[in-house]
Amino acid sequence: MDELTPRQSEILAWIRARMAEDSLPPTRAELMRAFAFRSPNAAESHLRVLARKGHILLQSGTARGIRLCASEEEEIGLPLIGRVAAGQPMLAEEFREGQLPVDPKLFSPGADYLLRVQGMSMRDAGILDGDILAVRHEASLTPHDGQMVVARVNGEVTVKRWKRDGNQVWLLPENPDFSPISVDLQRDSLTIEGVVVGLLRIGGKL
Amino acid sequence: MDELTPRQSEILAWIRARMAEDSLPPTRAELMRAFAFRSPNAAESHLRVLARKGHILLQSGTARGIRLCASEEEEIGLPLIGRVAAGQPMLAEEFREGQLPVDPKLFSPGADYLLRVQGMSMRDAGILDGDILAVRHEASLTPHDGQMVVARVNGEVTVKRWKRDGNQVWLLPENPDFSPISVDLQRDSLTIEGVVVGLLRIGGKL
DNA sequence: GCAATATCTGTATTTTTATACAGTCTCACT
DNA sequence: AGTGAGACTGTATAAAAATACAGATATTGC
Repeated sequence: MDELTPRQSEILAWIRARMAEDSLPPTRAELMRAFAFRSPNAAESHLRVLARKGHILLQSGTARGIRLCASEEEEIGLPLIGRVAAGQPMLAEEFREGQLPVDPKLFSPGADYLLRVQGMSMRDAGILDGDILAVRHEASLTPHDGQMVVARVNGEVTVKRWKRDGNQVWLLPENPDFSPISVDLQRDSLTIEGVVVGLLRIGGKL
Repeated sequence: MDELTPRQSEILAWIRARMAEDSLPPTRAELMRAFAFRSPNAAESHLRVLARKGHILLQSGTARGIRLCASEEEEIGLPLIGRVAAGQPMLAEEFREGQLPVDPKLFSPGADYLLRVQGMSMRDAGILDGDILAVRHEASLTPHDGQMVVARVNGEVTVKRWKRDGNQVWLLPENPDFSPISVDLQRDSLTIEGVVVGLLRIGGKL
């Protein structure tokens, strides 16, 4: 599975989209029209490269004989992240508890990963120990006040409600037994690992 | 969507199987080979009939331009049931809020439908107003004590924790502001509409 | 009995598609 | 400076596929 050039990725992405949309692989001519090539051979050679690099399979001599390779079709659902060690990146392979067949689009802005909740600090928001949160990771966005976030303070990952006041950020629990975490953006390191967009509870204590 | 003859069903079934297997609709010639027709026109006319009867759609002038009609493609996910009127059957069309793309097997014994929660009677079990429950409907099974059930008492649908003692059944809320419901199996009508196997919270108050 | 429909055979004829061959131009290596 | 890959243009052509036309039987419902 070799690396693709940007152009090749673009073309592969379009083929995927097309196939998802109307469940019929494109012809060379259709690819040509989509990318405004003036020659069907432009499409042909791109397909050849994608096939050589192992991203698609071409059935020779059959109309629309393009199929995505197995490894391209799979990876359905979202990764479920368990206990994350302090300072380690969130999506590192070793924290992955598994992969759940959940449609990312089920959660309205779209979810990027699932996170297993530890502890009862958000109990009064209806989030219990062992629950699974759907999290949207958006590098750019700053959370709004009142939004529930997955934050990392000095290496430690925590789920709390966000409240900001200048350089002062409060990470608020929803359980009177826990105390708010005060973060000074100038003193402490704070990373937003995502915004909570959904909750899932399966098995266990229902 | 007219009725099909046995032969037509056979052919439609084969087309479905083919498409599921290698995600590429068949050509007339392939159909011909599969059924040992000696003329491509046998395939052509069958396709015409299937199209006329509304089971497939033929895109004219395109190779392999066969697609299954929407209703032929599967009903993926589970139905989401909203406010159920007293005495009416649970899965009646008019209470359906929609269909969510949720894998029934995500919830371990398998879910049959989704139910929108109304009210806060199960708040302390982490189930809030507006949450969606995944419910397993098992006609035969009697719930175990402590299991969370969707029950119908004298026509009214409610979600509570189950506790039985002979002919006396208690439907227990998980919120001190609510009172347990006492059901006498000899006096009252009680139907189990299912056992809660999962919880989903999307959008709204997170 | 007769028309309509279902299920085919047999033969053609276009269209679509796949795909070969011959180039051009750019850019990254070495 | 030369080589090779990437990204195409332009032109052909053979194979694959759709589809029209002209029948042949058999069954079924009036």
